[in-house]
Amino acid sequence: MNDVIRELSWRGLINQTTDDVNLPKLLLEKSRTVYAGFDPTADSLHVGHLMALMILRRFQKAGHRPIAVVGGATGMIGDPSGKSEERKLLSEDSLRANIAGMEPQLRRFLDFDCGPRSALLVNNYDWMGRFGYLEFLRDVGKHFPVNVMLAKDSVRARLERTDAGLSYTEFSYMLLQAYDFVHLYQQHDCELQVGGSDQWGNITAGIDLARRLRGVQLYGCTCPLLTKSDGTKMGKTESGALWLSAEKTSPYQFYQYWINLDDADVGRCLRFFTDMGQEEIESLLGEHQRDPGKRLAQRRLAQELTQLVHDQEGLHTAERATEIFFGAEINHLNDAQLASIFADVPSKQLPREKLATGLPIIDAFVESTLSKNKSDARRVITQGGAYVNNRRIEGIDCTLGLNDLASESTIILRSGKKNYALLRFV
RNA sequence: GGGGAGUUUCCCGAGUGGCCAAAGGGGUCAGACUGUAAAUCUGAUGGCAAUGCCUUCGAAGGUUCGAAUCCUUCACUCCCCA
Repeated sequence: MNDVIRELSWRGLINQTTDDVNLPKLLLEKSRTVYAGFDPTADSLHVGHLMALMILRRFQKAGHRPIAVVGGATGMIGDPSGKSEERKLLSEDSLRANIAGMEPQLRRFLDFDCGPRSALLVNNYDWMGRFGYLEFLRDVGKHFPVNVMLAKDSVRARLERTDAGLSYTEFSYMLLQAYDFVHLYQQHDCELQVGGSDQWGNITAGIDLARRLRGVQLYGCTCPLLTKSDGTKMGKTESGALWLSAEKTSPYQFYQYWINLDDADVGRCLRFFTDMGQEEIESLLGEHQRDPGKRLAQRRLAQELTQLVHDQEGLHTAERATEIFFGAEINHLNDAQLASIFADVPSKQLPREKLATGLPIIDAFVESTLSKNKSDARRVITQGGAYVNNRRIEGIDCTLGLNDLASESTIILRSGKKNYALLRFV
């Protein structure tokens, strides 16, 4: 049994535990069961879920059994913790679709087939869905003193606001999550719940309920919230969240997010999100310090995480794309390779004759929508910001022909440093 | 209801008869620098068959060789007095 608490703590993954003395002992004694909840608010997990996922993963590696709970029931209610206003309710259909999207992603982080420590994936709708209202009030609600509930941070914060209310529905949320813990204890002997620091109130509610209902002592452990050194939320891009699904955030974009991470955040992220050991991380950071321009730490972080989330193949695609986006001329590629590398890039189909008869470079830029009109295209080209297959264009009179194709049917246009577009000739 | 101020290009804002496709700033785009950051510097920024032509200064008419600029009407915005 590895000392998982010690590992989590040097990695900075522990914000607080409900019992700093007994919890580590318990976890060293024998294999225990631990759970974390995931709200199905979208059809994919995002970077915000990574912390909890990695914690479960480390528990499993240390010899414990992780349970991932998707909140099919709780998701219907909406957790008020950390939310400044009442949440919109999700329909049952979209919840189902969301859960279906999250499942395969969870499987990437946890091992579901390794004997007694195999991870479990459960949906709390399976036990909450059938619960009758009266039954719930009598069996569960009875054990919640309202004054205690009112004292919870998540509730108080909302009540103090004058511009946002808190509905009875959301107020009841913590009862559901508390009951989850009790249920998992009964069914799976689960004794520990982990979550973000904003989950403290919900976790302790579950522990209290278990004591009252079953007379047992359960445990909780929270991790810090994931923020960047500049105070902004980690995993937020201009275009929204950084998703774990390749459809919502391409492996390239995912990889690039980590490559571009601030020096100040990279050490923490290496500890949080990679399986690298303490010494290895220290020496990598030392090396990074000597030549920060090389971005050694960011590069390693991006590699580790992209591989974990998108597999070896996704990492390859991302790295190849990076090479091309920041590198040399493009040629000798085939359509399939280009399609995966330039998955995020707008493309346009044109008849092949256009190219065969010679396509003026200005028209090509307008067609690709890189330039909104011919004057714009002319401007970019004369200023030296226009590239075909990453080769700079000299002169506005240039004409594209069949031998400018980078692959069977595609020409890659670029305006400036990072605006790409594809023209496909079919 | 009476009086006053205003409406300019992506945004703010200058422009009171020709030198106005319209100052300046912001934004945006491009270039240089750089660590794929920030900052900085430089250039560009209505359209086109481009040393020219066409369209644009709230809308429509008018005066004039010539109008963002002067006149008339209309629309909208703001301020003051009732």
